[in-house]
Amino acid sequence: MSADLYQLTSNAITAWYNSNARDLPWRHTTDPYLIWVSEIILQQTTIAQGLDYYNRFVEKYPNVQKLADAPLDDVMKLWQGLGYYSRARNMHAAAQQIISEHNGVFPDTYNDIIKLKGIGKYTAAAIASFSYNLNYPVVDGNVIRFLTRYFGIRDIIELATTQKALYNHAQKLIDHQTPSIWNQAIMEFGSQYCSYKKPLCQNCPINKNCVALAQNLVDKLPVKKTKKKKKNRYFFYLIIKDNSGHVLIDKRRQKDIWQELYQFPLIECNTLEEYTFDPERYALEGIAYDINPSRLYKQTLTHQLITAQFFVISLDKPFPKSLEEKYIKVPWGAIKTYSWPKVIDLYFSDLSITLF
DNA sequence: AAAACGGGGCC
DNA sequence: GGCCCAGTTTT
Repeated sequence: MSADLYQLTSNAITAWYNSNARDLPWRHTTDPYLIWVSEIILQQTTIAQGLDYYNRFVEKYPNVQKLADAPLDDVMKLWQGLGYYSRARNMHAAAQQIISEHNGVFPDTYNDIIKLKGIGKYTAAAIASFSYNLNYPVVDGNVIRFLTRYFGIRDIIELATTQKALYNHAQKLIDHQTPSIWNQAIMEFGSQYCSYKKPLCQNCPINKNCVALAQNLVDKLPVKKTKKKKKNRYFFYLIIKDNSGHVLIDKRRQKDIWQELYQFPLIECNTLEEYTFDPERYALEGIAYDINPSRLYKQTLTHQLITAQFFVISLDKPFPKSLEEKYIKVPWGAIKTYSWPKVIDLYFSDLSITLF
């Protein structure tokens, strides 16, 4: 591949971008904080899904200091429903890192930026280029799709050697352009033109140099390694209510899905049939209560298939002391202020339909 | 190098 | 039901 072709290619994409870029809020700023927020939210997330979250986030936390000062619970609540919750935890930690290690000023070099929690190679390059016009190529899903097709790369993209080749191409392309513009242009082009489904090859401004198009490989690239099977998990939630409108909740702290989100006292089983309610375990032996089970709820995660069921257990007296010590006692009316996994929030939606 | 980590949208 | 999406961290 000649240097001329890299230049020709990048010129064509930049020209296309200049008249076809979508108007997105984070394209109106070079504030590294705002760029950072948008990049984290958009990791593994479509713009359609992330846009409202971005607007709410920067409204509530307009700068590093505000985010660093916020209780983590509040940040998690704002993130509720978006998924990959480590992003929120890491952002909160990184904000405090910026306060303590950089006097509250967002770092302005790639090597300092990439040291922040939750920022890897892609996001560091994005912030460094968008905010400071530094010459670091972004290589995200869009760019990988374009590069593998355009240059006809058939190797499995996760391999280190393939990654190196992709970065080499990306670097040669960015070298001919303004990094802050180019990095957005190449991603936008990959997303709008060289899309996963139904790419617009016929109208593509650089289709005569595309290896995949010439060799009829467009729908075969990029090549990814095969994925693992989903694991089944069965969650049985106990919604234990006392005689004064309180309920017991719990925070997920273990290394598992939904860390830092709330839940009800949980019994996890390996099968649906395995579940039994043991009153002794909850010190409810000899206490009057009734149990009201919900329907089954299902939620699909990338590597897991969750089946959940809720049991409302109404007591005719206060909670036993041992339960109050083990869990968090909150008024039922306050549950919406906590952050919940999707499947529990869905259950709340059904309750509202039933009750109101 | 592989596995884990969410949720929504598309076909 | 499988794959994708402005990836990073942990194992």
